[in-house]
Amino acid sequence: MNSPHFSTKQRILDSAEALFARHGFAGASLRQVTAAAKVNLAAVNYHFGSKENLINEVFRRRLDVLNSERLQALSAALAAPEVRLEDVLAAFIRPALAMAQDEHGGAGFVRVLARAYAEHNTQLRKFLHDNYSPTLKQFAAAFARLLPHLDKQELYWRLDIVSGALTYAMADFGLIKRRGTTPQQHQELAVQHLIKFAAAGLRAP
Amino acid sequence: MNSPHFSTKQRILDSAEALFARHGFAGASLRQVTAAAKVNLAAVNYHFGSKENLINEVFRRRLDVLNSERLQALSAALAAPEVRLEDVLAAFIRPALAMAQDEHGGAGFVRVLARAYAEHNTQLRKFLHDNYSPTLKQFAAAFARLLPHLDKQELYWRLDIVSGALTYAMADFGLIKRRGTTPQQHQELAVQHLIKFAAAGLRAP
DNA sequence: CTATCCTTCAAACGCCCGTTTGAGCGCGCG
DNA sequence: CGCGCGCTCAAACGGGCGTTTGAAGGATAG
Repeated sequence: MNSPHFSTKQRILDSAEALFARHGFAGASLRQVTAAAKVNLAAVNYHFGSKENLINEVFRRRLDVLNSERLQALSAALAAPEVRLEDVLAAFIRPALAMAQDEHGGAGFVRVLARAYAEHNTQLRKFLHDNYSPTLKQFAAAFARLLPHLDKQELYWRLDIVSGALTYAMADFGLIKRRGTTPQQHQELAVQHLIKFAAAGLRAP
Repeated sequence: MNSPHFSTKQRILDSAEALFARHGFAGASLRQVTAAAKVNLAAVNYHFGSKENLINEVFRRRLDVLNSERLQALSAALAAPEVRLEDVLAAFIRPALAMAQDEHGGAGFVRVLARAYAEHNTQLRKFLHDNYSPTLKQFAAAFARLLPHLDKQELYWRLDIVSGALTYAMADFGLIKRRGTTPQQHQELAVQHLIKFAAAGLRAP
């Protein structure tokens, strides 16, 4: 990571993501970030203007990718001859967990995301809402068609629960010990268990 | 809150909990904490020794209460003539959500808890594990008896998912808009939806 | 009343923070 | 060629940080 042939901006973003994940936005200093990125301290303010702006860029870089991967997977699921609930759930869950396990810092980003939720930072929440809401709406519409027995309120409650379990799994908060499994195997197990559990929960009368 | 007839220690704990929730452990300074608590700056180091120790005490104060409430509710559920899955789930879920909505700062504590999870602070995670694990084991045993079709691995995966959804609900991360409902009504709805969803997910083949 | 102990206080300690500055560098365009 | 521009650099700025100090307060026990 941070090998010298990457640009200064990218090295800063990578280091910032990792250090924000480990120590929080306030806990990770620009001096730590620039030292890890092997760039000059002033480079942050030169390229990003401020620490606050750097934080926003750390988010933006990842969220665009996640949204497009999810929507692409959703399209594929909806294009199948028979639309299965499990496939729509997979379109929602798998890209998120894949990013969480991604070798290039994705794991760190997810913790940054969880941390952003934990802070009640209004501006950041609005940013996240603005970026997630359209995607969530498309999924909600697909789920609504597959689960006609649920009214809108009921559906949103259940999708909220699914999001919660997913977020928790992404951040690897869980207590499950992964003995003798690779991270990839662990991720695939998490995907399968989440889909099975969520499908049953969503189908409940 | 922080009315002058409470002790200095208690006022510091209350203010620290609220400010840690809002700004993080690193983001909330002892000067902010002591100003909010209307005590002298040096009182923190006098009563708690260090900021690190103050953080630990913020946790300890709440976790003991939560654990005992959960175990008491579990005992009651297991003492009933017919042990129902939904009742055991309620014993796990309701005390947690009740604390999250508790008027005296509990909401803040839950965000502190979520934040502690987001940080991969090894020492803090160990502390939380040591304090939660015995309770979780008792619940796992109860669930195992009610769900004989699940092997141990499968059960732990599913309880992990339930914990995730519950944590998310506790921190009020959700996107559900609470129009025209009191926090108490919202909490009761969350409890009911979580129980229904989790029961279906746990019973899935 | 005095002595003791617990608590509070203002002030100061050295340290690290985010940001700014202005000089220096090197590449590519006119 | 040489000039300009994008970028990097070391250094410094004021300010907030966690912690320590030693004196002052105030209740209680002898």
